[in-house]
Amino acid sequence: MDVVPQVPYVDSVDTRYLESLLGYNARRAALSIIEVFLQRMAVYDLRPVDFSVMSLITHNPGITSKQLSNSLNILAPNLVAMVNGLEKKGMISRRPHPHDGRAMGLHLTDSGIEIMRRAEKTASKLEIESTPNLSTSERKTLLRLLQKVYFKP
Amino acid sequence: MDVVPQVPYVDSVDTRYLESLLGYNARRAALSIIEVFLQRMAVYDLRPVDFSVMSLITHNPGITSKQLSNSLNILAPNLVAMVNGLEKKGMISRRPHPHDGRAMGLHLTDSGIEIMRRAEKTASKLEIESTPNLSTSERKTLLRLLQKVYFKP
DNA sequence: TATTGTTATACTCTATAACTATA
DNA sequence: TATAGTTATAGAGTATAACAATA
Repeated sequence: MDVVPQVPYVDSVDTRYLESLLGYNARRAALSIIEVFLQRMAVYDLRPVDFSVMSLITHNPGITSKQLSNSLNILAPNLVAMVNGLEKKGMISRRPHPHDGRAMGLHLTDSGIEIMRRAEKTASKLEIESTPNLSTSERKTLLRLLQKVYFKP
Repeated sequence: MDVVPQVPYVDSVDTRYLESLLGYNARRAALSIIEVFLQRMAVYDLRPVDFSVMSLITHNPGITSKQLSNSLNILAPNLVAMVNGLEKKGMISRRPHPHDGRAMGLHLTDSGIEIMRRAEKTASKLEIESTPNLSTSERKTLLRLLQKVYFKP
């Protein structure tokens, strides 16, 4: 007969239940990719959130803080210091919005354009480096399924 | 000929580039699932991290803080308040580790067992509720691919 | 009256250094 | 000498309320 010890202890941790949960795995996977992102983007002095903001300005010249706030799920007050920082580093400039006197349009400077040209190249290479265990087809499937999770109808 | 405005502005934001990046999508998907998790687990007064800790204690009676720290990637100092809180709420108890005088083994109380029985049932139902756009087979594929991303060899 | 951008502020999360007691 | 648990503390990240200027 098996003997149950009076006070049990653990030799090797059983994580199988947590590993059956999507939320747990999604968070672990996201952190794992972001870890590589942080390392590779450090040369540009860009955190993931800075890269997201800069990338949206790159592909949407004249975008406003309000539009960034909506697109990236970042609260407006938390964007202020971020945008100020990017402006102070000479990567973006603010110009009055042509049709709305309350808003400011955000634009890349020449320096910002050059940095983002290289940073987006790094980000694309990073796709493979951060998921070396995935095949090209698995990577494509994963992207599609992740979008199905958070895209709201 | 097309006319480029002197100061461009944005009507609808183009997010296609960001949506081509795994890290961006993984983070958005994780946050989307965790949002549902927060709502459903509020009745048990458990945050995601509390649930993870409680679940590991459930399936590993006598687990130590050090083992929790390693398994969940939580730094030891940040576990102290967490474990104290769970003990104060009467969900877990600490007992001396049978083979290591420095360590304390963590165990569920009767109340903790009952709460986790219900909480894990809620967590399992939540799999489907938080990803209504996925089929059963897609959910299974997503889980497998997420694990392939963060499982280190 | 509603919205954009802003200030001030608070709360949570994460990280580091240093101590104690045991191994 | 190294490790488990702890304290204190600092820095990010995220959240709310309230205001000025403009719509």
